[in-house]
Amino acid sequence: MLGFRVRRQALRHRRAPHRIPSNRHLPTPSMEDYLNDCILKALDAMGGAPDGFFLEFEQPANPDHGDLSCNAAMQLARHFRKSPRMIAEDIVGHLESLPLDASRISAIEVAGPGFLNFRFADAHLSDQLQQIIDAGESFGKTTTGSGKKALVEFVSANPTGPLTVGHGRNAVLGDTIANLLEWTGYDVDREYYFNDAGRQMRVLGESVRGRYMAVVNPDLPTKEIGDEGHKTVVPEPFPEDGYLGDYIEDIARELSQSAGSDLDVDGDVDVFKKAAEKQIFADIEGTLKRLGIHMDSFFNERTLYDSNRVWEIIESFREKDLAYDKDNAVWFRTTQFGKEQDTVLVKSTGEPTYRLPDIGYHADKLDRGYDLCVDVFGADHIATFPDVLDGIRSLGYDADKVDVVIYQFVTLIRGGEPVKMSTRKATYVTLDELMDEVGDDVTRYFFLMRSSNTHLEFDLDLAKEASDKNPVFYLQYAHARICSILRKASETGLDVSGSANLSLLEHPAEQSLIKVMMDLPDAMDRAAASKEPHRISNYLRDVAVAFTQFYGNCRIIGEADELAKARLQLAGAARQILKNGLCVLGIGAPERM
RNA sequence: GCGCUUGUAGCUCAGUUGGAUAGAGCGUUGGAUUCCGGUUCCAAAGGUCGGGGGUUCGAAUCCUCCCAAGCGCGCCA
Repeated sequence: MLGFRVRRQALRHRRAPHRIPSNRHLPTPSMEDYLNDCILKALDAMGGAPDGFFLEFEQPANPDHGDLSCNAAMQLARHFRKSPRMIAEDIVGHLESLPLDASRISAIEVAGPGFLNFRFADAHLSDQLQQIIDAGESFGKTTTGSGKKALVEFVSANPTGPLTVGHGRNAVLGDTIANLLEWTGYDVDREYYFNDAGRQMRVLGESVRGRYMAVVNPDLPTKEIGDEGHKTVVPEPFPEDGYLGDYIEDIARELSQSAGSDLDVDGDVDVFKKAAEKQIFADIEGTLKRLGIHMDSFFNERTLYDSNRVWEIIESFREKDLAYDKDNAVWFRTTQFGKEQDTVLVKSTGEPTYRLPDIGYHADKLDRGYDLCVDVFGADHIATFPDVLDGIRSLGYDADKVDVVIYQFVTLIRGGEPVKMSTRKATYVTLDELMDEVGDDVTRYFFLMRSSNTHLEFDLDLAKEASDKNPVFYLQYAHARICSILRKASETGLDVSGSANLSLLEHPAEQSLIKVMMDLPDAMDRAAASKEPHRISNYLRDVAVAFTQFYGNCRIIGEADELAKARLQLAGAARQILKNGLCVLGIGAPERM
């Protein structure tokens, strides 16, 4: 049954690509592959499994159930017309007569309704630990995305003001997803998409001009705008729906210093718009840099018009009868894709809505040869991005290459109460202010600790607390503590770097620590495949917990030399795991705190 | 009204893509410990997984119908 194995691989590839064993970079075949082969041999001896059947393995949540578990007997109950437990016993019988490699598997049990539970041999654990140590800072990297190019588009805030807390979640999510893709082998680019030509930007220019006029002429009359209960005094020429943030005034003041007081305030607002854009972008880039984020490219929506791309798309839609004229506008037949209404692509003014350039932009990305395009959007885009996907699909592109990550909004909590924020009233909290208050690492971590599609409650009081109630502190502290142990050990004359007899690590706390550490590559693959960075922060907490338990149970300095050296290696490996994980999250791994 | 998302312990949230007795942190209660780095460890209590029905060996997870919350439903982006 040689073809069986091949078919299984193909099936797994199609149905669950993220479950492909990720540790192919390791020299020996993974435990899963090994057991897979063995069980298939056993099943062949029992008469063979049905077509299309493939084995599934999982790590039991309960350690009493062993290290790896297989549910084949239950799935094959109907096929063999026997009870799952009997099938399981048969498989075990055949496995024992193979026999299994005792240096890898120490025990097999049949448990519960018919699970096959495998327990790893100690030698396997020390072998794994050695591999972690050898791989060092590249442990956790996988080859899942090797040879593929990915583009992560995120932030993409139009340059109308400083980044806010909401943008922060977007920025940190996008950057970390990009990191995850890099760790899993992709060649990744980070891109920022913006539009500096629309109405928003015109209002921005007018807002700056209004402030500028007041700066150069202090006697300019003023007026009040805003909602009842939240009036703001602004210069007379200030637009009714203008931007009220203080930064507008700063830009106006700088403009008056650099360009003098004679700028033409009656003509085009372009001068003011340009000045604002330049300064705001500088501000945004500064904020991103502080978060450790570097964009590879900034994509201006305007280039899609310059290249005529958007009009070509309209023509292509017309040919397919997906676009038509009505009321002087061009409509997209979104009802064809299950929407309630058609949507406008080009307004009666001749100006496209954002949807059209968005389709063009995604087509452009795919033209650039990316195998995967990740978009990070706020929840307010939730209903609109399907139109874009339908659009590019209609143009003949593979929309499955586009993966949209939606995140829900962020609420800041201070003293147990939500902090009220409104962009319009300029009462929002900027990302810089948030980082000033709680620190850069904490900011990144808090944005990453929860699944992106649930509301995030950002507890400022907890974030500022430097105790183990604060999960970031707990992780960084574990790392710093290991560094301290390593320093101290080398002071007392222990050989920190040399090799050690790792088979001395027999304590349960040592073994469970090794088992958790072995999971890093798999955790990376899962987090990358699902675009869920919070899996890594949860994983790291498990590592830190396992380390703390080891630390509480096993002494290092003061033990017999050989054991001390082995434990030092283990501690050093745990430090490396924490460091690699924190690196993916973009958070510092301090050696001292 | 329609669409998407969410609903799990007192609170904030995980839950390995359908697995075994549903987990963690905080909070509460009780106990041990004071050591390589600020303490840490152990235990207890706490749950109709929003509710009903269905699918199967097996459901927090998939399907369906209700209930509730958030977001969106513009020739704004």
